[in-house]
Amino acid sequence: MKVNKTFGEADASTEEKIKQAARNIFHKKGFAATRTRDIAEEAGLNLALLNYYFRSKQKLFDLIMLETMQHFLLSLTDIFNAQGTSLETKIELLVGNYIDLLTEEPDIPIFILSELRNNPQELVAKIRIKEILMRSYLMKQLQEEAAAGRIAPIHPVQFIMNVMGLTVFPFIAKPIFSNLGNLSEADFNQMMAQRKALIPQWVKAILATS
Amino acid sequence: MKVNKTFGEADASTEEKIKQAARNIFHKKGFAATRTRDIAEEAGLNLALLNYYFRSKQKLFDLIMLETMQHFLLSLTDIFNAQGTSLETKIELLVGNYIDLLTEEPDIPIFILSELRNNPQELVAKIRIKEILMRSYLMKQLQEEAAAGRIAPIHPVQFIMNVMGLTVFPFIAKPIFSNLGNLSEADFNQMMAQRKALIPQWVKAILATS
DNA sequence: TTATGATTTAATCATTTGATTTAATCACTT
DNA sequence: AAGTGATTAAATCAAATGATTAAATCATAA
Repeated sequence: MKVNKTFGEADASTEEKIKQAARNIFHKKGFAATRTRDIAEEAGLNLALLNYYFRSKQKLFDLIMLETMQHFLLSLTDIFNAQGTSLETKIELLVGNYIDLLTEEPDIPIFILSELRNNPQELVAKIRIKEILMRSYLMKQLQEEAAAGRIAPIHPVQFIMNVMGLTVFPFIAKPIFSNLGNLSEADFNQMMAQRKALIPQWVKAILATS
Repeated sequence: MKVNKTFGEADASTEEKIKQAARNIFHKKGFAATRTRDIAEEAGLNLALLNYYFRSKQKLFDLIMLETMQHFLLSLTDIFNAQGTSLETKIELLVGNYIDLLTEEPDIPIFILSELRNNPQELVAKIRIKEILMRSYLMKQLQEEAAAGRIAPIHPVQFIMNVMGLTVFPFIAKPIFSNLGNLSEADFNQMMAQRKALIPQWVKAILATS
């Protein structure tokens, strides 16, 4: 009944196998549509063991959700607060990083955002996204560039909406766009790769708008 | 056992009450997380009656989903195919219409897109979105403007990704952005109202990118 | 080998939930 | 008032599903 795993000794991979399976299925189908039996099967092990390790579906889900959100925000933190890079460079890094990440794991955004509607405030608050983003060095740069007249003044939230919308939305609506353009998986990914160069130019053009 | 409703006579509003309740809850929680008992309660009537009218949860859901997608695409069709309006005007109308619609019903995009991952192809094909969008007059205008050198050439799908991303994504990630900017419901809506004017300018700037 | 913890197997519970049934009741028309 | 269809109430089914249990088996270290 005790869950004292002996890390590094007997088996650290069972817990990890469960988590990977849970991540896969939760990401694809969401909490409500996921059955613990499916997770156990995907992990290639027993349903009893899953509950032995994680107590309940909800606890396992909470863990996966937290890790996923942190994973998704990790790249942000460093880029946003780098002091040696220009605004332009930050945008390039940001877009490039996210498109790389989402090409690998395209289900993350829709997973996070669709689960978010259940407990909107709680989860958003937990990851302290406001502190990370709004007080970042990038926000300061945005103000400075506007004050210096090098870009048009823009509300920080409007700016983030634009960058994230241009970058993330294609992955969220991937089945629609794939159908629209008769795109294979490879076609879609190639188009996203092109956006890595295009979006920074577009954002630059947006920021130049008088 | 027969479902012969006498439209316009006895009561056409019961079926409609069920559909409205179903729409509300399905939109908010998705198929898997919605219980038919909740729909019945929200509609203020009996669970038995719900099944009497719509046979099953799945059939009711399919109906709501179809109507929702049509509702969401309805505005598109006319705007995209108008022959008397410029590309610029079409973008203004498109963005304005969608922001108005989504301000009223902000749950629609995440609802459609999160359910879409279950049967991606089937549903997308059913609404014939490819025909509506890709063969529209707007697409033709996009080509012509590019050929005439008045805008930079752009892949039609990239263009739609941009317009939709800028317009729809803020509603999908509404809880995050609201938290980011300490936005009340009214604040958020006001910011979206501002985007009605801003996005067309931004898209114009994007299309001017060399 | 033996002891110990990890894992499996199989059975079982309890609850939820979609769906159905039957009899009663209501609203409205004739 | 009688009749008709719509609606309710309450009970119930059956299946799915999260969770637990107990005994057997496996793997590994001492």
